[in-house]
Amino acid sequence: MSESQTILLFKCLSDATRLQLVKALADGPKYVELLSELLERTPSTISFHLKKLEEAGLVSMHKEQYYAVATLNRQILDQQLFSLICSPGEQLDMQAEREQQYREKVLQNLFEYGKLKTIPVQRKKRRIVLEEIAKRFKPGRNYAEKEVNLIIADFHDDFCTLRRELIAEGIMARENGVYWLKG
Amino acid sequence: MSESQTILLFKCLSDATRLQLVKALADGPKYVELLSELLERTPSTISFHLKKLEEAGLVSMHKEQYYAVATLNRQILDQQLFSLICSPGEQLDMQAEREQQYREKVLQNLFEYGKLKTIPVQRKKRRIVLEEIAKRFKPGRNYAEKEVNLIIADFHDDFCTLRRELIAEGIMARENGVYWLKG
DNA sequence: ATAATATTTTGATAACAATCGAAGTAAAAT
DNA sequence: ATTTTACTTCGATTGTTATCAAAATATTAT
Repeated sequence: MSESQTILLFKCLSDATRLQLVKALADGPKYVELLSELLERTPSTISFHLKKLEEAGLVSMHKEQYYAVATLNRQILDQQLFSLICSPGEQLDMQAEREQQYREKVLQNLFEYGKLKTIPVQRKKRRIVLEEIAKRFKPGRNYAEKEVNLIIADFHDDFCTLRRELIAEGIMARENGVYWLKG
Repeated sequence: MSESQTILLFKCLSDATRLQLVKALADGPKYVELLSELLERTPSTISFHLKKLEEAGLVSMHKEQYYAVATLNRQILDQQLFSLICSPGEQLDMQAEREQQYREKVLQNLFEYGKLKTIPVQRKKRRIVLEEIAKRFKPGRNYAEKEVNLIIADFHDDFCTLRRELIAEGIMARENGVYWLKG
């Protein structure tokens, strides 16, 4: 179901009068004037709302003698709500993609000519930066502190802060002055 | 669930931005600024919508460092939509009561001093009138046409039309000039 | 303590929606 | 053919909502 359709459906159900209409029609098909009496609204108002419900596919109208008879499409209502509950994460790929775009945007803003302009305070951004820096280290290999400093200094003068943060964030680990990539 | 709660829930889901928020949060908790970037809305707008979602019980907020982190309450969403689908006709008594009120209103309008002012053209109203008249006949008893006319004439001069309509509507039956109440 | 950052609140604006009454349309009864 | 009846469309009104920018608050960093 498309997003606009979903919104249409919920819009229909988010109005007191239309909800009353749905309830009244759950009991059986009814024509406009009767609904008008039951809900204490003018026929024009009822007509207005029935049109909306019809657009959302919740009721269908047909003529019978004089009357414009409205019938509730119960199966469609159930089906649509149900599909919403049971919908798998169709959107997750899109989501991941946008997350990736966001990371790249952050990196573009913070790096210039391969140098880190400032160390971001915002944790999420800092994390992204640190993960970027971590790419310079090979998994499984050990590094002396001097090596680590040298690599990090490529990005920013304050290699001490960055080195500390790499540990704090759990991206790297240290023991007896030896560093390695974690994970 | 009360009607106002239902409407609150649907109102929340009937806005594009809030629907996007729900989708984004389905992937995992997120904080305001990140959502702001993902949905391309200002933080204040995001904050505004998150508050509404929280009021409807769809998300819960908590503080984490700077951040106001929003978490989707999936079980509540599912549960509420599900209860709507599976709701039995709790409203049916109310409905029946209002239908009764409507009948009485119609009868009050059409009868005066026990006489029927006019025979309504509107089928539903005519039906109501005919059922009222039918109360004068005892179930199981047979009536000659003259008896029938006499009883009906109490209500209106045009007993022919009314008698014919009683048959046409299936309220009474006739065979060989003998009438009786059906049903 | 001061500055930086994240969030919320407020005020303004513009778009939208519900309602009614009146005018218009269509179908059926007379 | 005319009238009655049911319904729809239109115009106006009123209330609601989404949005942003700016100001106010709160939390963390320096």
